[in-house]
Amino acid sequence: MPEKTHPAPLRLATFLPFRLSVLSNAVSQRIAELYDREFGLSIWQWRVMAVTADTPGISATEIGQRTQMDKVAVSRAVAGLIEVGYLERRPSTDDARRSNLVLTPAGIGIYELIVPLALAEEAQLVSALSEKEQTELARLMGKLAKAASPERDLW
Amino acid sequence: MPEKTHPAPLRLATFLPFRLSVLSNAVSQRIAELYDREFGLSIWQWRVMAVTADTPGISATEIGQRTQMDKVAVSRAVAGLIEVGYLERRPSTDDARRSNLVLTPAGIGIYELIVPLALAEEAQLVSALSEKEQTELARLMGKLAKAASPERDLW
DNA sequence: ATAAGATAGTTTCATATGTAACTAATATTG
DNA sequence: CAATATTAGTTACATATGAAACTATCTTAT
Repeated sequence: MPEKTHPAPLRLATFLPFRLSVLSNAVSQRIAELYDREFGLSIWQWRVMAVTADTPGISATEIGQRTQMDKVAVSRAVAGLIEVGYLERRPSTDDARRSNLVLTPAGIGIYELIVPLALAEEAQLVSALSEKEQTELARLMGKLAKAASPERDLW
Repeated sequence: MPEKTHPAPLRLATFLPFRLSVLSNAVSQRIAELYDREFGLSIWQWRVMAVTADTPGISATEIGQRTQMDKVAVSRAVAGLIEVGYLERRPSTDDARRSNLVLTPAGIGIYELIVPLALAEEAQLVSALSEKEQTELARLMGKLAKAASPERDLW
């Protein structure tokens, strides 16, 4: 009598895309709540501030590349940040379509307030891992990123 | 003359929450497209099918716990799956509030079609890593998950 | 046995998000 | 130096999502 055929098993709990998604959401939610509660910022706005602090005068398109946000999301985040006075749009002299974006003094102030909190949050998270494990995790994630999206550099 | 003070640096590209988010999105998007394109299913619907296949007769609440979906998302995914005939709702005899959910034969058929594709997708992704690295990654992610969300078990 | 509270699940409503269409400006081609 | 194609960024529209309110049922405590 032939055995009943077993379909390939797939346990969600061991399926990498699922695990990644759940882990990422858990982490994101923690810090999103921090940004929002303390500063009224969305994750997207925070990302825009971070790259603008890093590269003053950056364009919306470049922000999109660095943050993996699409241009509509960038446009909205930028508009919101200008609205609350953390970001300033300066017309570009050599290309009238783009603007050079810079943090205002208020924006810099908030940014410098957030950075240590964000780093502390990250530190607490990774404190569960040894130095060596942290390095290894970063390396493995890099490999995965390349495998998942070979076309464009994720980081 | 005092040095100019340097604010703590925060490069998005090395900030774990950001990296996790980008990686997870890249991975999810690949498979979401597969489910949708080939079978017209959302990720949420797929997750519901996966746990229902694993545990026939499961309730919506249990699905939520296993998939980390909130009850509204579960409700909608279930409704959609019933609509296309992949899922069946059976009234529970002992508790009239809940239903026992089971895949229909059509649902099982689709499920068994998807599983090997999903596993192949995962396999391709992790093929960038050695066996040892895969195990290590799973272990490190487990630690992170616990650190990020100590209250409830993520997996 | 009954009132108060808890639970399962759905619906409603307000907001977030992505796609496509659009405007304005620059670059390219003949 | 037009005509055409590209690019930067915004707006409009349609869909997705989450929080809160709601219905129905079950549990608990008196």
